[in-house]
Amino acid sequence: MSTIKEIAARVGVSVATVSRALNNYPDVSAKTRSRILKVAEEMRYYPNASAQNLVTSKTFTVGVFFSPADGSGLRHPFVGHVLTIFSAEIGRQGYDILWFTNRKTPFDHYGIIERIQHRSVDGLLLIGQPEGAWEEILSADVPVVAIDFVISGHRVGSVTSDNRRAMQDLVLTLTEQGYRQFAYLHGPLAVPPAMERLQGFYAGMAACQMIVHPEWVAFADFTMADGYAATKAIIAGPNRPEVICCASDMTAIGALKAIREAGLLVPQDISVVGFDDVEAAVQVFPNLTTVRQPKEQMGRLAAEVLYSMMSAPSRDTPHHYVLPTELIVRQSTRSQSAENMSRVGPSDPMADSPQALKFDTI
Amino acid sequence: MSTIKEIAARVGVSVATVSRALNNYPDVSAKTRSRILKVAEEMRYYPNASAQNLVTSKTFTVGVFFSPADGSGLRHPFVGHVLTIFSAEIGRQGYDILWFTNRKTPFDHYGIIERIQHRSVDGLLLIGQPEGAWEEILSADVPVVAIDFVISGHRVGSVTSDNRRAMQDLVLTLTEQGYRQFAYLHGPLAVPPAMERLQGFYAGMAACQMIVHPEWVAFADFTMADGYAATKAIIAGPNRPEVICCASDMTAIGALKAIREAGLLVPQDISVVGFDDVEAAVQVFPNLTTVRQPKEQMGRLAAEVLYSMMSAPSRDTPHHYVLPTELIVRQSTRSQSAENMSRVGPSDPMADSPQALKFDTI
DNA sequence: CCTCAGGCCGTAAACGTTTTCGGCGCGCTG
DNA sequence: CAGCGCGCCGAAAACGTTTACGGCCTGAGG
Repeated sequence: MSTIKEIAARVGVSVATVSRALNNYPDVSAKTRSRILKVAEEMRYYPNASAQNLVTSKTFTVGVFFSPADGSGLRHPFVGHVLTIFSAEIGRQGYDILWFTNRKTPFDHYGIIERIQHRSVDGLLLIGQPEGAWEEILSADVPVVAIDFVISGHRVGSVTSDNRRAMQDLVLTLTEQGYRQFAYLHGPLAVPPAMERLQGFYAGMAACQMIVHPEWVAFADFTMADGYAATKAIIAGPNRPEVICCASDMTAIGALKAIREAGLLVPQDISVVGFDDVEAAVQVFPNLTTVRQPKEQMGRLAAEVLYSMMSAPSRDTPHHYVLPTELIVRQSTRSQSAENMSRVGPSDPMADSPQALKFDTI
Repeated sequence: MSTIKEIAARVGVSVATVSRALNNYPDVSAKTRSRILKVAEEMRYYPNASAQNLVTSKTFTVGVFFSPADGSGLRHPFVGHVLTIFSAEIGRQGYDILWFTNRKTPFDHYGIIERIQHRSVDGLLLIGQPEGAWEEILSADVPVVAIDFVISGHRVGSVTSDNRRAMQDLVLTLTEQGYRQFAYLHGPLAVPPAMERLQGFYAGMAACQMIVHPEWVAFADFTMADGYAATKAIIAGPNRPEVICCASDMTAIGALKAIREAGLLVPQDISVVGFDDVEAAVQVFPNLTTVRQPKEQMGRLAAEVLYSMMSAPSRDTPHHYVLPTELIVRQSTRSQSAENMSRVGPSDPMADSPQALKFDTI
């Protein structure tokens, strides 16, 4: 409410001096500085961010978009978790976060880059976005950090899990444990991690020289309801997979329900493994075997690389982190021993299925 | 990047005319307007929000704070859900959302109202905040809407569930069904809905002339882990409640796990009821009986009242909605029939417990 | 032909800062 | 005593808009 001008008038100095005092410039005497600070304090002065931005072209604001989709947006626990970490980390550098609401209505004539420029954010966070067309964002010429997928360009960093590798290793491990019949529930393929995990799945299957049954790889949004529906369809078929791998813990939790309702047991009849290791993974029954993403680390690193780009605007050394994951085996998967795997033999009941996919066909 | 001045120079008019054309003012001829619009288009012009804000003192931004606590912040599904709705609704009015990061560090010397004024948001959304001291926010003199708790003041609206009533009705209903031994897991009492629900619980117990066993009312943050720990402690005791009422579905899901691990069955041995009706309620086993909050409606209404306050700044008729809830009975609670309630008799094993609470002692 | 209304547009102030440039006055050195 | 440096501060421009005010010009009515 009160301005720098009012302070100046009251102290009897010029606005320039007030500004200098407030910003800890050296060339103002100790006594006038203290007088100014006292008056500013008692007038409850706070600078106007818009005015500051206008002249310094710095907003101390980083923008973020969310997908409106339930499975990929704010409502997914993974997103909420790393976002919380990111917020705390970037907050301690003095930044706030501008959440660009999605405009579905023809209210505004602005596109996405226009809105970025309009608000003149100092940086941009990309997370959980299936919207595609993110390349156009690079034309906005603002530092960008992407979580969970990598885009390259000028002043663009990223931090992701090694999704492909994680999934590939998972099927190797599972194969070693005797699993042969795999189902896979992938997420929306427009979102990069979903695609990478699917590719990892195919790669793993190929490496083990195993056959992918196309009717067992199905789409399920990163959502419990979708996971439920998809596995319900799968286990209604003539044959059943031994394990259902899911691209998200949410999907896996839905799968658990479908299996349970069918009167089957996890992991005795069907195993389930998820992805992310969300908080709920240890709460459901049976506890989810899952591949853990380092969520805290991802949030922290993202804040770090974005901050470094924002504070050193000209330097062009973006960082790209791809972090290792960790397989957390819990109860939804059978243990190492193979004695109760007797049903699985070398004779694959669907081995000659003509639709069988190899990895390179994808 | 390009400014109004450049457009003016290129078209050969003054900046005032450009501004008028861009803002659809009537007093500019059709031909100059179309010329201006065309040039603006091809120069990829977008106005600078800071400059606009400086002169109009309107930012088209609503601020929101989140609790850093896991149970009450962004990571709670309830918060994420209504926030998503709110965002979409307020977004269609042209607003974006400024997420004030919490500064735990001594980085900035600004308090909370200072930061609000600094950013000069047009409105404020309060949700899931246990931070107390929200009264001071009213001194910021900005329209405020609170979700899930009611604060009163000038230009302050609110939308909440009828928490007290909901919980009271719940124990009445449960009592009618034969339940006698109640446990209650309240949330952090600093957050209003937790307190209201607790009061409703006591009121219901009092109305039914039932005894509250103090060792069965325990604190649990709105989190699964806390619900697990709290019920684990409760069922380890010498006696066991028949039903555990939880102030949140998260807590209830944790309770489910603790009961399961103790080798007990839900609802045969112990019933569980939650609050919120989050997405996971129908995914866990057994499906949660819970009292549903009208999340979509809450998000929509909050956006509505905030928008009306922001667009009619002077009018002083804040709206306070308190919405009815709905009891959704599913599997975690026994059905109407009382034949299997034989264990519950008029003789209360703890009836003479000296620590027994009445409602008015709280 | 004169006047007046009204459509269209330009000038300039204003919003609240930051920052450059320069100036005053003091003390020190030669 | 002259000159110089330096600490401290003010004047003013600049950032990109909006908007009040006033002026010109055209056309219509008397």
